[in-house]
Amino acid sequence: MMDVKGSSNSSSTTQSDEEMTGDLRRGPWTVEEDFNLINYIATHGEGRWNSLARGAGLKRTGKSCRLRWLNYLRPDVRRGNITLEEQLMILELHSRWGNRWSKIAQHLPGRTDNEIKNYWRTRVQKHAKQLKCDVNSKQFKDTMRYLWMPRLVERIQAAASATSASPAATVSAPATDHRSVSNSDVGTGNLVMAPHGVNGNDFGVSQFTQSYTPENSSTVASSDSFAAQVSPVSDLTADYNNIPVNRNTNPDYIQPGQVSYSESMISPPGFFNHGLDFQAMEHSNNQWLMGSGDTSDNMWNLEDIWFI
DNA sequence: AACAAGAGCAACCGCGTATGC
DNA sequence: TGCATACGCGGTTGCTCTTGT
Repeated sequence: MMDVKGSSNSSSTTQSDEEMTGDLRRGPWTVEEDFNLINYIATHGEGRWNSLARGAGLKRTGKSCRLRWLNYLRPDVRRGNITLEEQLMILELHSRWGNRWSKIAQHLPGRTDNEIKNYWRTRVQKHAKQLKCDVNSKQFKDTMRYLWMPRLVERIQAAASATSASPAATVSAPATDHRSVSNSDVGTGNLVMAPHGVNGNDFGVSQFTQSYTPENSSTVASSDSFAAQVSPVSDLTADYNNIPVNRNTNPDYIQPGQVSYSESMISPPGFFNHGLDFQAMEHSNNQWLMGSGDTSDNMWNLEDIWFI
């Protein structure tokens, strides 16, 4: 990258990628820059980022423009807190694919790989740190699988139950969240997340059924069961939202949220004797167990501790 | 009220891959 | 086929905001 800061020494990323000599801007984008980029893309479309940057009169690299557009300016980018459903999805998909952020992001409409990556690094890794174990360790993965994810499911279901009283209410959704609970599914045991329906970049309906067990989670060795659990997309709901249903034929494709979780989470025999450092959990100022102020992190209560 | 530490997030960097000539 | 260019991904950095002292 031939930017202000330094040179490009990448063999493949040659100077053409970055070589826009002169006074390239770096750092935070200004409102004016954003405006120019949005206007230019609205007129000319995306792609050819270097020429786009020049055409828009931006003193930025094409790379920078692309990143700004994809991560911030795109109209379908969702801002705000990661919802419970999204947390669950991230945990599940990460256990399946690891740090394949963009792949994970494909299943969280409106979320960017950068956002998911940041979420993982700040929230999930924080918990691992509090547990004094590596985020990639079996110990922590099991903790996620047997404690965190079921807890998320419980909370999602609780939210769904709460909304059954007022079906129009959203589920754990920030103000900008377009998700809503379909009336027809409330009270059926399924929590159905309606499509986001943003710019046609939609993934259809996602469902949380009440049949999750750690054993059929993708974190288990034969994790292909995860993909096999994908339920068909509801055309009815698609019609309801008047948006085309994504008919992705990619074998890796998973409808967002289509992970089945059980409300009856029973730990495998001896699991809790495998060295989970619950003392450390309690010791870390109860942040891990009791949450740290952020309700999205508040997974545990005293009953859980005693249960454990 | 002032300062320090930590958390969260936007942006940058380097590299691998895809595409076009 | 080889090279140049463009794109996209994952890792990292550094700025800003929040919280604690």
